[in-house]
Amino acid sequence: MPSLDRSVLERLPTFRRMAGEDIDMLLKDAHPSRFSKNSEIFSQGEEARSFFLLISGHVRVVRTSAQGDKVIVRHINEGELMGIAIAMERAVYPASAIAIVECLVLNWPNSAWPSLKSKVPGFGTAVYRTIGQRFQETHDRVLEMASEQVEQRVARAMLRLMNEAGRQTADGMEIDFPITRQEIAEMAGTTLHMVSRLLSVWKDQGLVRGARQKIVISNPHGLMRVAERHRDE
Amino acid sequence: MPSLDRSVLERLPTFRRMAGEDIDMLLKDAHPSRFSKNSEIFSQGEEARSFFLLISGHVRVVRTSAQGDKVIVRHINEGELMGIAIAMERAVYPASAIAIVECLVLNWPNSAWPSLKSKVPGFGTAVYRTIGQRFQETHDRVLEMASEQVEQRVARAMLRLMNEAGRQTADGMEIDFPITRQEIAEMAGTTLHMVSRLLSVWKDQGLVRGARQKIVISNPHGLMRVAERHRDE
DNA sequence: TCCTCTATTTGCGTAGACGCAAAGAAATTA
DNA sequence: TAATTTCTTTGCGTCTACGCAAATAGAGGA
Repeated sequence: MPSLDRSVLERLPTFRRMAGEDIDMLLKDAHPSRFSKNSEIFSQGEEARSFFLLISGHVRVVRTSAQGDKVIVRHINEGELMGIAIAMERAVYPASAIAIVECLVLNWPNSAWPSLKSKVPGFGTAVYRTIGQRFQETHDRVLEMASEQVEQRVARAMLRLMNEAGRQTADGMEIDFPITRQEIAEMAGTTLHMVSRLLSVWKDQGLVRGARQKIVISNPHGLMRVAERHRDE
Repeated sequence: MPSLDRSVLERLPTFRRMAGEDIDMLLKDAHPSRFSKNSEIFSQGEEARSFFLLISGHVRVVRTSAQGDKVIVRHINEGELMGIAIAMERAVYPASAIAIVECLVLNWPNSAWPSLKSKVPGFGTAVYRTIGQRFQETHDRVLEMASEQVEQRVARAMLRLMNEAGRQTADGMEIDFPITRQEIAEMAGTTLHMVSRLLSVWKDQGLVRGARQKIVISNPHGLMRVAERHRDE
């Protein structure tokens, strides 16, 4: 029995074009669960048994190397899929997902995937489209890491945060969840020191405002200019 | 009319487990084409009309940024798929593919994808498995670029080349296609100078042998130790 | 065989990014 | 309220990696 209403999915862009019966079919196999702040939704290396849709909250996806180095692969926002290893025939989760704030998640057992894919064709398409977008973003990031300076990378990381989780306030675009300098560093592939220094400079230039675990981008356009500044300009 | 025999596909790991009729069905929609050395098989940003299987030769997949910086995304080897944008609902190719040597390629129009996917189920699975593997590799690379030094990254790039296109010779494992220092730099995200310097050091240590557009890894295990050496060891 | 073009090596100076360290500030707990 | 923890800022010294430049060496064409 679905304990969630159609309307929960109908609001989301991924499902907007789907027929009501199809959404019901999806919900039949899904069950909702709640994750408290800082709890782990799935874990890197763990056998993949489910895939997920984030209904509300924010999730951080983190990949850790054998040497213990970490990168934040992406943030998952309301309405986005995560843990869709099954769609790519992967047996284990390639990264860990952590609830940044209290999260409500819809959860399908992997066993439901084959039938959902064939019976709700729009769903398979949506999943593969998501994979394609993320794959492209990941390639962009490789290129970025290979060719751009720390300053540009951090600026881009901030702009990515803004686009995904920005909320308009009186002071500018505020990131909707708590995030530390260390975590921004793990998005951009640098150290918290560099992030802190850059934020100080940008604060003096009126581009951003910051506080403990908080970022507000007061001048998005100015920050974009920083991100696009090339080595020899 | 397929102008290629079943046996061409049956040799490849991707198709080994498929029924003969399924392979015939695949071949029915495919047509072979030949690409001369340095010619472009598909181009970044171009509308994706086909997907490909490399029958023989070697292909370099390159992604270029707006500023003109390049990275070599991967190399495609015999029996591997490429240009499978359609499987992820992407309208354009996210990178360019260039024949490193004379190549024989099997080519399907994108219009054949939906029916092949449903009628040859093993094919869809193989495609999605390939995507999953490459996605994981790409994430590994982000992590690598974020946390490792140039020396380690170049060592890893060389080992990747060896695993994918290594050929055992008297002197060691030789990369099967011509590759310049500049190109190795584009794999590792550094400059040709750094690559050249590192190769010189490794040559003195008996790890590699090099020549113009040629790399031989004489001591793979030694090179692995270099790749795994962490910052503070 | 000479010439040209492309690839490679190496030196040198510089700056960008990092490590280490210490101090300051904000939140949490006792 | 004080104590503790976590996060942030900033300074300073160092070294890695890069840019620039010039020399060397193959490969292929005329």
